[in-house]
Amino acid sequence: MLDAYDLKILALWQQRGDIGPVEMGEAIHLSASQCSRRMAALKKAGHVRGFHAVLDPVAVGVGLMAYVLLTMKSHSPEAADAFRMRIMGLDEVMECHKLTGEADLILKVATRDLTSFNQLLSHRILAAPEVATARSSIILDEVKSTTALPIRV
Amino acid sequence: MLDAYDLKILALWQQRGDIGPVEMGEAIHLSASQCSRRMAALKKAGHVRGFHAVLDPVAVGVGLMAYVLLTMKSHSPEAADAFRMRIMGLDEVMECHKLTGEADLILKVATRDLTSFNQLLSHRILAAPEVATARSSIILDEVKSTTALPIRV
DNA sequence: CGCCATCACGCACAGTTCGTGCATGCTTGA
DNA sequence: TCAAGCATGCACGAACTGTGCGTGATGGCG
Repeated sequence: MLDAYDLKILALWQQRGDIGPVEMGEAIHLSASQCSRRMAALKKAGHVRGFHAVLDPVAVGVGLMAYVLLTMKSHSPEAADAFRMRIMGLDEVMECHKLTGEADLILKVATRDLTSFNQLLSHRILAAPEVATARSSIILDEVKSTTALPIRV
Repeated sequence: MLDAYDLKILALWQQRGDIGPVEMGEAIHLSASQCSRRMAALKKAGHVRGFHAVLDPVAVGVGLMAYVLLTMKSHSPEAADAFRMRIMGLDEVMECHKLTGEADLILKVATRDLTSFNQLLSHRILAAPEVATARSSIILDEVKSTTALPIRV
């Protein structure tokens, strides 16, 4: 069971994934050695999936991001697995979630430009035998973007 | 201009935001001191927006995530700014993007359960004077989820 | 009520990492 | 051909990290 210190560590780690036990200790008023133990335990318990650098898209040549809503031809587990494998092999697809409602899946994709977005959509996504329809929306502006889950501490 | 070493660092940092110069040097075949310099330079240049721990939602009491598509009553900059401020103050809203197409905005939200999702939707989002309509889809399954942008190295 | 066991804590310390000064080699331009 | 600039690795000092150990608090049991 996570106590108040654990939640504080996790909350701060979501914002600052790069701090170590010394700085964490200063922030939550615990010694560095105790923070080191708790941080290791939280990792070991699987409460942290991973630590990631979040980049400026422009820096790595990403000029367009979009959402793509898909409906699928079949809802069989085999078709789902086949599509999942396909998606896992496409670096341009950052996220893929199965949804309730009209669309079956929602993808979040990142490409260099409209040309490569069109190529991804036409030759990889719509070309997949599992896909019935695709409806895409280009991201015009990022109002908010965080990986931080709400934590009550 | 980013060279091959820089791109390798960024690519690995997206996967492993927690490694230091020693480990990075082993991975990309450069000395730890040179990696330290390059990593610091990449941060200073703003190519890295931040480092974040990505948590297991269950660990912090998040049991439901959903997308919410919004249409807005007005498209004035004032209304946009007002809504942006509102969204910034809601920890449950992880992402908010302005889109082309039928919907004006797409939100990605995280809540404890359906009850608190309903409360967020009814009392915070739909209650905002800027919002015309909202259409939500619960996430049933996460097929893929990464913050890593595609990088050609 | 007292005792014992367990757990969380901070201190001390050894090992490792990190960041920087310096020397060297390579490349480019004049 | 020479000089300047840049990238590199080595050496080293400072800081960090992780672990052993002792201590105190808490809870349960007799």
